[in-house]
Amino acid sequence: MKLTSKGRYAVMALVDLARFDNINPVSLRDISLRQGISLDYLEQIFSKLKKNEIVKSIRGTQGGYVLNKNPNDIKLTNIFNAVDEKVKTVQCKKESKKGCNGKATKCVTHNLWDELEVHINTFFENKSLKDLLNNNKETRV
Amino acid sequence: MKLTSKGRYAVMALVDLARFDNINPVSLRDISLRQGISLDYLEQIFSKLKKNEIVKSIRGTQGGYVLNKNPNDIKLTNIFNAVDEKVKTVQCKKESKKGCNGKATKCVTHNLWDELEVHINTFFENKSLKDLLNNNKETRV
DNA sequence: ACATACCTGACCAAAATGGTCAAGTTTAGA
DNA sequence: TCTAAACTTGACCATTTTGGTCAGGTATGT
Repeated sequence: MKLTSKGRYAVMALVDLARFDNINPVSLRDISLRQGISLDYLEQIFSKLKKNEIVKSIRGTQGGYVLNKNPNDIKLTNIFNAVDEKVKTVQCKKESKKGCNGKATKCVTHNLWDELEVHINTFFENKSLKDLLNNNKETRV
Repeated sequence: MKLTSKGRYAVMALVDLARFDNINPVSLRDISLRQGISLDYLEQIFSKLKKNEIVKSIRGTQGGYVLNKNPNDIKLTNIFNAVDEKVKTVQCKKESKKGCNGKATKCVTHNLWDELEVHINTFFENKSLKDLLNNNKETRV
């Protein structure tokens, strides 16, 4: 089990954005330079963030992206969903009447993965972008 | 983020084993048939479980595997470690003095992934094989 | 008009995943 | 002692995912 860099980058970029969008839109180029993430890759990520209404885009010179919501209302869940970073544990069909593995019972570990999914998602639902902003201030090296 | 099937299979196989090893060693062939996991793949997995002293092997006819510990003492952490199913969230070097990305500060989300790792590992440390056995009895379809 | 910045989609190399295959060794039991 | 069951080891491999790059656009402020 691992976290993919798409999810990590999305969060990093949004934290960066949140810290600089008070005055002007923030260009991906700036985020790219500050965070060390490829510009082309960032564009893919922000395309998804935009579709999910987490950010707004402003085209043209001096354009860029701005947050579309209050940092307090942007939960990690939202971000991860937007970039398809899903917590995927249960492979068996949830609604299937036959249970997993085509047998008459649930596979012996079915409930476990269900629980784990809930456990992790709870963590993501309770963390907002704002939490990260505060946290970051405290922990500069 | 997703769980790989190696980790899932390991847990499924051990639950199966724990339910049948009262009398005789359990052959991988039986586990393979009951759980629908490829025999060859199971062998790879059990080789690792054995190295980590979670199971013992008994060779020869009527041989098989048995648990090497009390189900209550086999935590999910142990199983996942054994089969290299790691929770890997932080990509940045933990001890690096320079921080992440070669910059002078930790990357803005460093602490977040650290927290998440702890959160998930706590879940795994608190679940033993025995918990799964009990749980399974209750939830047959 | 032109530079800046978003936008879109095709493409790709490398690694991880989820196995298979082959060729053993060991041991219980007939 | 022979043999079949079962563990053991390691090479191999196809597919998918990951983590991007590249090549074009389009929109818009100045």
